[in-house]
Amino acid sequence: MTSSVSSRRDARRNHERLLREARQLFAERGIDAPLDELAARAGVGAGTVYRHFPNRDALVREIYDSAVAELHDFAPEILGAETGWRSVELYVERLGAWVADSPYLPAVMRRVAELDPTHRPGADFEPLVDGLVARAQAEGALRADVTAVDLGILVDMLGSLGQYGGEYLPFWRRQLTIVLDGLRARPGTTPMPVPGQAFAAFHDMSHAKGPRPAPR
Amino acid sequence: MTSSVSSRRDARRNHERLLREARQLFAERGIDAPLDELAARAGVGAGTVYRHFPNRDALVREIYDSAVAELHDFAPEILGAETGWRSVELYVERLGAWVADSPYLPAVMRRVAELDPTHRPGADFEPLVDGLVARAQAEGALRADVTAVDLGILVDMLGSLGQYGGEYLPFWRRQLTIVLDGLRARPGTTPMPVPGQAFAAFHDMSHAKGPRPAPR
DNA sequence: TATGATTCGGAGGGTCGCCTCCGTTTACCC
DNA sequence: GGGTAAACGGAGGCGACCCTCCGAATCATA
Repeated sequence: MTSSVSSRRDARRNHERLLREARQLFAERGIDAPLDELAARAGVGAGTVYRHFPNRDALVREIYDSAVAELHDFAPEILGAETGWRSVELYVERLGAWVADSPYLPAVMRRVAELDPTHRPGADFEPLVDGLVARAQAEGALRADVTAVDLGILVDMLGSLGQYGGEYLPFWRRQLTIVLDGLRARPGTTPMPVPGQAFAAFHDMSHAKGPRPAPR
Repeated sequence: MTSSVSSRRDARRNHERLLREARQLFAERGIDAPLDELAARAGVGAGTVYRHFPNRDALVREIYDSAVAELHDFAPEILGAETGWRSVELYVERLGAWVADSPYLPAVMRRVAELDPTHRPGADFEPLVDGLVARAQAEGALRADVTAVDLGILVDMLGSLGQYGGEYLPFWRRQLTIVLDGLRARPGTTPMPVPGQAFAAFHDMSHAKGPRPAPR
C-alpha cells in the first residue's frame, strides 16, 4: 500500500511532476489520454512514465489516493462546525467546490470503482456523515427525510458542474444556494416520493456488475 | 442537412439498427468506443458502418439530431401546463429524467459542442424557457432570483445521476424533490451570491476555446 | 424470374498509442 | 573527484483501431 519513495531527487521530482501533469491531462483530454503525451508534457521520456507507473491504472490509483488524502483535510472543519446545519452547509459546499474544481476527479473515481468494485471509498467517513445528518436533523434545521447518501449525491451533482470550466465556478454558488435551500426543514416541504438508501445499499446498487458506464 | 433515405429496406434497417446500438454502446463504453465493435453488435460488417456514417462524428451528429427531435416532443406538455410553477416542475422533471435515462446524451452533447462551438443547441427554445420562468415568478411561486439558465443547469445536474445506472432512477426523484423545493419562492430564501447569466453569456463562457474537457 | 443497381461483408493497409529495452546520464556517497 | 547504483530517454515492436476496397449478396422493378 505505501508507495516506496526513491532517494534520488530527480526521481521524486519526476514522480510529482507526472502526477501533476496527469491530473491536468486527464481533466483536459479524458482519463484515456495518451500516456506518450503525458511524457511529452512532463518533459520526460516514455520510459520514465512507465517506470513510475507500470500502467495507466496504477497512475489512476495514485491520483485517486492523493485525492482521498485531500479529502481527509476537509473533515476537521466540516465536523467541527458550531451547529449541525452549518456542518451540512460546509459538507455540501466544500466538497462540491472541490469536485467542481478538480475536473479529473469524477473519471478517476469511476475508474477506480471499476477496477475494484468491492472497494468502498470513504467507508470510514460514512458514520461521521450519518452523525452529521442526525445532528442537523435533531436541531430541526435539516429536513427529516434526507439521508447521508442524499447529501453525497448532491455533492456529486454540484461537482458535475466542473464540466463548464473554471469560468463557471463563481456562478456555481447559485446552484449551491438552491440545493441548500431545498435541504432546509420548513413548513410546506414536499415529501420524498420514495424512501432513501443506506450507504451500503447505494454502493451495491451503483456498483452492480455491468459494462463500463458512459464517460461524461 | 436532410439525410437522404435509401429506398432499400435492408439499408434503412441497418441504419436504424446502427443508431440504436450506437446509443447503447456509447452509453456503456463511452463515445470513443471502437466502431468495429459497433459493427459486431449490429451484426454488420465494418464497411456497412462507414457507408452509413462516414466517420464517428457523423454518427454522433445523427444521434444528436435524433435527441433534439425527442426534445421537441416535450414542449407541448411543459409549456401547456396550468400554472407557471407547474411548467417549471415539468421542465425540470421531464428533461432531467430524460437525460438521466439516456446515458449517452451528455457525451454526445459535449462532442457536438466541440465540433461546432458556435452552434447553440436549443436557441429557439430559449425565449420559451425565459417566458416560462417569468410566468412562474409572476405567480410568486418561483423564487425571483432564478434565471432560465439556472433551470437548464439544474436539469444537467439531475441528468448527471444517470451515471449510477438504471437501478438508481427511482431514487432520482429524491434529488428532484430537493431541487424543486429549493426553487420555490418562500420567506427566508437565501439570496443568490452572484447575479445570474443570460443564455448567450452562459453559452459563450462554457464554449470558450480551450482543450477538450474531461469525459465523465 | 431476370436484370441491374445498390448494399453488404470482412480482409487488410496505415496510423496511433502502449510498453519494453538498453545504452547513456545523473545523483548519491565516500 | 571517483565509483556505483539508480534513473533517464526515446527508438521501435506490437497490438488495436480506423477506414477503404471490391467481389459477393441482396433488393427493387418489371
